[in-house]
Amino acid sequence: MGPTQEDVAKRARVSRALVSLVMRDSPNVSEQRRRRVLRAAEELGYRPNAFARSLASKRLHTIGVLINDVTNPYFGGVYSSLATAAEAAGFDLLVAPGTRSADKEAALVRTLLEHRVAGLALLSPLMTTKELRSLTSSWPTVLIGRDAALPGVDVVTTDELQAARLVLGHLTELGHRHIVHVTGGANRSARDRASGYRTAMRELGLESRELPGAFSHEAGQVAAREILTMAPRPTAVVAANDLVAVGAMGVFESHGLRVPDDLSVVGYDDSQIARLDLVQLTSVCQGVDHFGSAAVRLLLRRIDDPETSRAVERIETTLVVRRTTCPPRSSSVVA
Amino acid sequence: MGPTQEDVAKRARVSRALVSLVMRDSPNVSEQRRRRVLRAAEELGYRPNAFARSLASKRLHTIGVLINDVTNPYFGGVYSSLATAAEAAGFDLLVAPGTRSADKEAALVRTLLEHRVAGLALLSPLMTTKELRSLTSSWPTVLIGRDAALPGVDVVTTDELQAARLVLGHLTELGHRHIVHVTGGANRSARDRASGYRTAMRELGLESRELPGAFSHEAGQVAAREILTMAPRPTAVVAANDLVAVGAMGVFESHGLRVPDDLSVVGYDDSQIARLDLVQLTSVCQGVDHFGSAAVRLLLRRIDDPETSRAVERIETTLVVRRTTCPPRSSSVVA
DNA sequence: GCTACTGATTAGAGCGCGCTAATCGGGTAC
DNA sequence: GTACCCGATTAGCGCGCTCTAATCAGTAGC
Repeated sequence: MGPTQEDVAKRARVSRALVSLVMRDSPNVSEQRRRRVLRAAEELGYRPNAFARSLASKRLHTIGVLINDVTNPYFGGVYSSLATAAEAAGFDLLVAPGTRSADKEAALVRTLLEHRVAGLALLSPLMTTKELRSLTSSWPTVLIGRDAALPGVDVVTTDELQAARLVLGHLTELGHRHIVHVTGGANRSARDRASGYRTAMRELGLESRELPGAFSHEAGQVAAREILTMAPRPTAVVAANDLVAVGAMGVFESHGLRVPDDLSVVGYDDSQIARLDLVQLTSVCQGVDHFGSAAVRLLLRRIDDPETSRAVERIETTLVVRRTTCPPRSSSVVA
Repeated sequence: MGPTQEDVAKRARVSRALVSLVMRDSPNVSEQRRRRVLRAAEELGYRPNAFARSLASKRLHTIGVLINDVTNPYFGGVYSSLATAAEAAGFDLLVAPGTRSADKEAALVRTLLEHRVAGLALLSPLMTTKELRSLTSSWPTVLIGRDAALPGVDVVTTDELQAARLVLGHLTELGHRHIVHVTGGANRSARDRASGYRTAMRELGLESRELPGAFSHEAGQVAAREILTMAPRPTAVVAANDLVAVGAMGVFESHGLRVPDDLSVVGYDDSQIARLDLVQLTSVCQGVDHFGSAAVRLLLRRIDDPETSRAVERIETTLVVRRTTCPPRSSSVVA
């Protein structure tokens, strides 16, 4: 099983306790001893045992992360920023790979808890708020990409209303009035996004119209066919994410409609797909890079003081305008 | 820190040892006691402490996974299959988030080893073979998506030669003769892919031609511009992956060339992007689903017997023909 | 000389659990 | 009743480490 502090101590002819002090970078160790210990450790190829360490210290250096769907690059981005922030704070990450099924999530979180993670970061969990409450009631938890009114659970999420204002501001400025939203489904994140759309439309004095969907390419296709039957046809589509947007665009084009000339399309995520030369989708950039640092900050705060009041951090978005939006065809811009 | 077996034992009025037996599903526990213990555990909300458990048992249930680039959905797919297989075998995964930089990788692997993982699964590591050797020399390790001739290190990878034969077989059958390859760069995986292309071309009696690239959209664009200057212009392009393919396609189209009519394009990964309605890229599907089970199988074998001889498992690929390949324009199919 | 004090080192008690070996209790055989 | 056995239960050590408290050496002060 590899050498232990005991072995290192023996080789360096010092006590085991001293080895422990050196490993923990204690200041009160003479330079002479420190060097002797480090050399012995080096020679033996000693590696600290993270288990024994956390067992003894009870101060864990691991944050448990639940990812709802690993194959979704959006989560990859969030995770990546989380990893950077966690590393900077001296934490490891233990990841539970989600499978897009709500019931498995509970088991995954349980596994994380068995590893006595210092805190939980849950990326867009699908489980119900009730389950969430029972699982996280006694652990520092931060929700990412999903809101939930749970006491003691911090939240980092996109500012959906601000995002919607950004999108609709852009579209109305171009002259659009008839703008539909293809939703991401019945889950909480999707509902928040739809709600942002609805509010922003109302603020603009426009009538909102939603088509139920999902965060998938297929959902975009289905919704697009629906849109084609609408009369009068909307002049702009706000899709729940890029995948949906691109799915819809495919259908539009195969029906002889040109994007953006006949129909403007906006997505969310500013994903790789949106950036493709072939696509150049106007998309909402959710500032995913800020998610990680915000989440880690909130988590550390709560680990430090579990009783601190609930914080909700809404990350501002930006709109990346590309080539799928332009003024509507037969309509001049109305001031 | 939550209740321990001690607490459960006290509540159930039995010994701590019995609680331990119940938790490990020992057969020699009376049904009566078992129920009493389980009920007490339930009431207290007891969760086993994974650290203490592995400290005591020395049999770890965790596999360490190094992912080279989390934001790449290809790795998401591999990871996902790995997760499924690991779970089926009763293992947890501890993930180290790669950052596409070779020197950080070593530190990440070290972290994994500190967690005394039972084995390592490295997804397309970028580090040199030398580093790889020194890090993995004494731990069960499986390399995924990259080959390396290291004793005691198993490998699961795409069968690049078979894949190249598949692609080139398809293209030559359509009538193509002048087929170039945009590589993924100087890393090992890319070189293996290029090597497969070269060999398969030679087998077909064709002259190979490679353009240096990277696994990115931009690299595809750069290569495409290069291709446009070639005379005679190739009739087909085999890109290192889908991203490269799509990058190239964008440039082709913006130069008035139509895919596939003027130029056939094939990618690798059969990614979400390839499947988009707007893209419909013919692509090599690398059977990523099989990676995980193969890797876990090899790893368990080696954990069981570290001295077992090195195994290299090459996963067969399939070609998903979509709409970016067709017979070359001004050339009839030659028998 | 003795005490007081400072900084370096060590002894030793756990952390929560697994596991071996010892013990217990209640049949069965005679 | 005694001897024996076998399944059920428990005592207690050790995993590799952290951390408090104790010890040790060395210096200063008087």
